[in-house]
Amino acid sequence: MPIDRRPLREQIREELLSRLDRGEFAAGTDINEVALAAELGVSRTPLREALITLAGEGVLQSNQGRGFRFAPVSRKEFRELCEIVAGLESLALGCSDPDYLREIAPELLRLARDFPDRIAEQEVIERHDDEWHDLLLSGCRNERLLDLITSVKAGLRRYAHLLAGDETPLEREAAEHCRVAELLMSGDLAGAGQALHDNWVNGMERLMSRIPQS
Amino acid sequence: MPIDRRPLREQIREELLSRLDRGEFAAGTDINEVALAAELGVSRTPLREALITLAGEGVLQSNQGRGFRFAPVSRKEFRELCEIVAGLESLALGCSDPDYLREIAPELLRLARDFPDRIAEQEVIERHDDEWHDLLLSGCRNERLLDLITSVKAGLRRYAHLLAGDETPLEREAAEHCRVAELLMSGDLAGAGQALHDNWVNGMERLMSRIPQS
DNA sequence: ACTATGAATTCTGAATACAAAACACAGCGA
DNA sequence: TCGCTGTGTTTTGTATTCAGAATTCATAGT
Repeated sequence: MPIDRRPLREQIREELLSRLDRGEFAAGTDINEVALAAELGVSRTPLREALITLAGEGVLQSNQGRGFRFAPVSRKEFRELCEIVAGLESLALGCSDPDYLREIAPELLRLARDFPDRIAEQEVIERHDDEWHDLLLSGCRNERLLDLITSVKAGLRRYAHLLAGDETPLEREAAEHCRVAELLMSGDLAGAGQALHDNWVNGMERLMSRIPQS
Repeated sequence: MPIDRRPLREQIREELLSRLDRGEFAAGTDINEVALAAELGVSRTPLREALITLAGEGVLQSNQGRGFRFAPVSRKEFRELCEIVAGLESLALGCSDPDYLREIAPELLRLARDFPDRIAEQEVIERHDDEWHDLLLSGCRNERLLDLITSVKAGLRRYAHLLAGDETPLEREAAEHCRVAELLMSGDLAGAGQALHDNWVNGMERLMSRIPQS
């Protein structure tokens, strides 16, 4: 295997996002740069570079002289992010090759039907969901748009651990994914885009109550 | 006047973007950090922080061991960026308060009619256009979306100086703005969003030929 | 003449050092 | 008791230094 030749700041960014998924950082708390750098075993310089990147993605906030903090979560922001991703993903669907979409539709349908049950651990469910969306967007020819979606979704990661729990109506999620796949199979791209948008908005509504009032 | 208390990296970022608007940086050229830092009168640290921010916005590219370079321009990327902004701005319109939009519609119409003529210098035209779009989006309640639009538009700044010239059909631009304003005045929000989208796509098509073939 | 190799140079990536701002807290005075 | 002020500490923001990668250029070999 080729050794990792990416800049440290990127590895640090991913490590921080991965810890965020695991809920290791409480929202709203400030970051102590020296402590975190020591914990990660790197110097402050690449750490700060990673923090600046994350701030650009909205994961962190920065205040002059006061350093970085994890941006507080709020229902308002969660709604805003979901609306944005909903818009961007359906936009991406519109930028995709219809033939390719019809080609992958059966696989999308299969993945949607194989949705893990409520017993599965949260991480498995999330991975499966991400996989489905990644495959769905894999035909998008607008590369900048794909990058943008990835970046905006990073902001949603702060909400991931809040959403863990067995009450999530996975059947609804799976059914909506099936519907998107079926519409794609029938060639109704506009309808699929709308269904995808609705999937995001519905999911947001369902999860909204799990987010603490700002 | 209150003195500027923002971090250096932000001031540097804006200075670089402003120079980009003036066409002082050729696309595709790499950046010499020590030279640029000396020219700006700052050290490499905040300069690199600004460069990393700009790379996150797609203005720059970074390659391991090779530093930063201004991302090359291409018709493909220009189209991609315009498609994204078109989608985001019409999305933002949908997140706006319809009453507020109807309220500002007359001002939007006035601004559109006052569009500077072809004699005006490019900078004046651009500022006027930005002002119009800013006012249009000022009613958007999705703050994250507004930030995102600003960020994506930064990527478009690399194209600004390429688009300078007296051949630009300003009448078309002004007419399309008028149409958006009129639809807003009549309360047709969906129609206005569509017209705004078309405005971006049409503008893109018109300007596409001015961008050198990749 | 052309390619390949290797040393010298240049530049980036990362670590460290320094300066200044924010914070905490004790002492003082109204 | 409350608030202000000044000092000491902590932490960030910026500068500088160091190490290593990439590039350049000269030279040797085919």
